[in-house]
Amino acid sequence: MSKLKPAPTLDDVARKAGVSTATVSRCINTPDRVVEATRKRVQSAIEALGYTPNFAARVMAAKRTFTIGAIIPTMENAIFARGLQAFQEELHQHGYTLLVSSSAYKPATEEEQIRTLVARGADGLLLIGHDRAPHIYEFLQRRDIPALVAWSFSPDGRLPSIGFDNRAAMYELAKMVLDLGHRRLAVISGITHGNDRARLRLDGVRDAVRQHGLDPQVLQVIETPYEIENGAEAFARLMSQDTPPTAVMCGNDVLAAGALLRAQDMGLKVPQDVSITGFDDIELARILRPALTTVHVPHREMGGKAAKALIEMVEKRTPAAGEHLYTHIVERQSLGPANSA
Amino acid sequence: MSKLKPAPTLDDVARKAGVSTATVSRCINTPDRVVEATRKRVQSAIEALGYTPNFAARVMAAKRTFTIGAIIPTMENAIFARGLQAFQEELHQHGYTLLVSSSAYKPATEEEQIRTLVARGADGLLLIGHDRAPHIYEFLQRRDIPALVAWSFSPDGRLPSIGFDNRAAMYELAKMVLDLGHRRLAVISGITHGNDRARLRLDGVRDAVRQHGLDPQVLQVIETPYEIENGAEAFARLMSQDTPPTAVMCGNDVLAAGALLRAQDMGLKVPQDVSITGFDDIELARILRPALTTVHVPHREMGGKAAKALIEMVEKRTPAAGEHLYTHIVERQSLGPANSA
DNA sequence: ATGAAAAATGCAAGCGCTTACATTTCAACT
DNA sequence: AGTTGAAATGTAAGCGCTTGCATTTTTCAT
Repeated sequence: MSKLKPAPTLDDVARKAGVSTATVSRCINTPDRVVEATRKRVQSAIEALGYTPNFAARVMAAKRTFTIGAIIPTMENAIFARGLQAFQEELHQHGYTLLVSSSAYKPATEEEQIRTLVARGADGLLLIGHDRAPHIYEFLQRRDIPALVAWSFSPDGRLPSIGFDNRAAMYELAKMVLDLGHRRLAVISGITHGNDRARLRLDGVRDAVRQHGLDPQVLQVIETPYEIENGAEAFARLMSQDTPPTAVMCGNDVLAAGALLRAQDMGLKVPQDVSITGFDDIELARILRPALTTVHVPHREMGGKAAKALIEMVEKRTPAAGEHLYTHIVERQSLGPANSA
Repeated sequence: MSKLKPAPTLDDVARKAGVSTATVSRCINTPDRVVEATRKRVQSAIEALGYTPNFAARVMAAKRTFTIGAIIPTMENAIFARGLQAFQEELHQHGYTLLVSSSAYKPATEEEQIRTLVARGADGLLLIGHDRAPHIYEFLQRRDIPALVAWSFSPDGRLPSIGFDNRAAMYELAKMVLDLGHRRLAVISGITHGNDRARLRLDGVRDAVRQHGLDPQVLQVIETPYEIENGAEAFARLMSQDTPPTAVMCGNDVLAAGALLRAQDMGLKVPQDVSITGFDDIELARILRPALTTVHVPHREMGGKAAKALIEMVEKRTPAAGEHLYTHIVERQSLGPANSA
C-alpha cells in the first residue's frame, strides 16, 4: 500500500519533456530564455508530475534563498504583529519569503536564532533594536549578511536602522504629562538591560523631568517584563504608598493595560484619581476603557520601509541609508490634569 | 576591504583538525561515535573557524530537516498565539524548529503555503481545521508528509486531529444563554466558507435553539471576517432593528470585543440591555469591561499535545491517534438574564 | 543559397553535507 | 606475541539543483 514514491525531480521532468535539466531549470527561473514551444512542453510535464522544486537543492546550487529572517522579541502580544505583517507583505511583493523567530527578549536566544537563520541561508536579517554583543555584529559582517535594525532609529548604530526616536517620543509625552500639572510621576518600564527601546523611553521621561526643573530622583521607576500582569502588580505597588503618584507612565501599552485594569480593581478612577499612559498604540490601546493615551508608532510604514531597504541591501550589496520615522501622541482618555486632591 | 570570505565548510574544519569530513560530521551529529580526543580537536577547529553547518547542504544529504511547518489563519490577533507558542516550545524540546506562515483565512494562500513548506522540506505539518480541497490531502499523502489538524477535533477527518468539539462547545454556551431566558438571539459568526470551526460553532447555536423548541429561522446570523471593527459593525446592524436581540453570541472573542465596544458607544449597558458572548478565551476576554463570558479553549495543552503527536508521526511514520480536548464556559460579566424590557 | 551572429539548448561541474561501506586501530583474549 | 572482533576513522557516492561554457539551431543580411 504505502508506495514510497519519492518526490519528482528536475530530472524526471526533463526526461518526460524530452529536454535537458538545464532547460527545465531555465523554464522555471528565466522563462524568457526558453522558446515558447519548449516552455509549454516543460510546463505540462511539471503539472503532470506535480513537480515542486526542492528548496534545499536550489539554495545549494544558487547560493540564494530569497529568504529574509526576522528576529523579534516576542510574538505573544501585538507589539510587533502589525509592523511585521507589513514587512512580510512587502517582502512577498518582491518574491521573498519571511522566516520569523522570537527571542523572548533574551540576548542569548537572539544570538542562537541569528545563527540558525544564517545557517538556513537567510539573504538578510531584520533585527529589533541596537543593543547586542559586538561579536554578533562581527559575525554578521564576516559572513557578509545584510542586516537592518527596526523599531529604534539611531544614526550611529553598528547597523543602519529604520525606526523612531524612542527617547524623543517619550520625552514629548512626559512633557505633556508635566504640563498637565502632574508632579508625582512614576514609570513602569520594561526591562532596560539589553533593550535600548526601553532604556531610551525611560531616558525620555528623565529628560522631561529634569527640564521641568524637578529632581530626577523623585521619579519612581519599576522595571518589569512586558506582561499585563506585571503592569498590574507594579501599579499596585506604586499606588499603595503613602503619597502615590498622580500619573503613571508605562513603557508600553501592555504594561499600561495591566495598570489600568488594576486601577479599576482598586476602585481608582482613571484619569480622575490617577493618569496612565502607554506607548506603541497597539489595538489594545483603543479597546481599553478608558482608552489609552499613548504614543502612536507608524508600525506599518516602518515594516514596509524596512523591507524595501533590506531588499535593496541584499540585491545591491550596498549599506542602506536608515530612516527616521515620526511618532505622535494619541490623546485619548487615560491622561487628565493632575488632581489637587 | 570587503574580503568576501566564504563561510567555512566542513572541509575546512576537517583539514584544520586533521581528520576526514565524515568524522567532523559525526562529531556534530553522533558525538558518541567519535573518540574523546578527536572530538575535542574537531570542536576547537570548529570554534576557531566559527563554523556553522550549512543547512541546505545538510538537508539535501540527510533528507531530514528537523523542521515542522505550521500554517495558521492569522497572526494578527492572539487566537493562535498561545497555542502556537506551546507547540513551538515542545518542538524545541525535541530538537525541531518551527516554520510558521499564515494564510489570512484564504484557502488558496493556505495551499500555496503548504507547497512552500513542503518544498522547504518540512518533516511534518500542522494545519488548522479540516476544511480544505481534497487534492491537498492527496498531495500530502503522495509526498508522504505527516500532517496533523488542530483547533478542531473530528474522529473522521482525512487527517488525525487534536482539538475540541466546536459544535458541542458552542451548543453548551447557547444552552446557557437560552436558559437565562433569552429568546431573541443573534450570532455574529466568522466566515463559514472553508472554516469548519466557524461553521460548527454556528451549528452548535442552531442545535440549542432547535432543542429549545424554537424556530431556527428566528436566529439572526451575520457572517463577517474576524476583526474587531467587523464585530462592531455587525452588532450595530443587529441592534438597530425594531426588535433587536437580547443576546448576541459571537464566533470568537475578537468579534465579541467589537460588539462590546460598539454597545458602549451606543450607550447600551452590557449585560443589562444586551448580553454578549465570545469564544476562545484569549487575553482580550479578561481585559474587556465588562469582561467577556466565553468558551475557554485549552490552547497550551492543545499546542503541546499536537507537537508531541506530530513528532511521533514524523519519527515513527505512524498515524497519530488524535485527541479530543475539552472546553469549558468561563462565566464573566457580559452575559446576564434576559431583560423583559 | 550562404555565412555570421544570435538564440536555444545541452553538458557537466560543482554547491556542502551525510552515510554505506571499506579500512585501520585498538583492546582483550589466548 | 598473535588473533580477533569491536570501535574509530576514512573513502567516495550521491542528494537535486544552477550555471558557465560548448554545441546546435535559428534568423537574417547578403
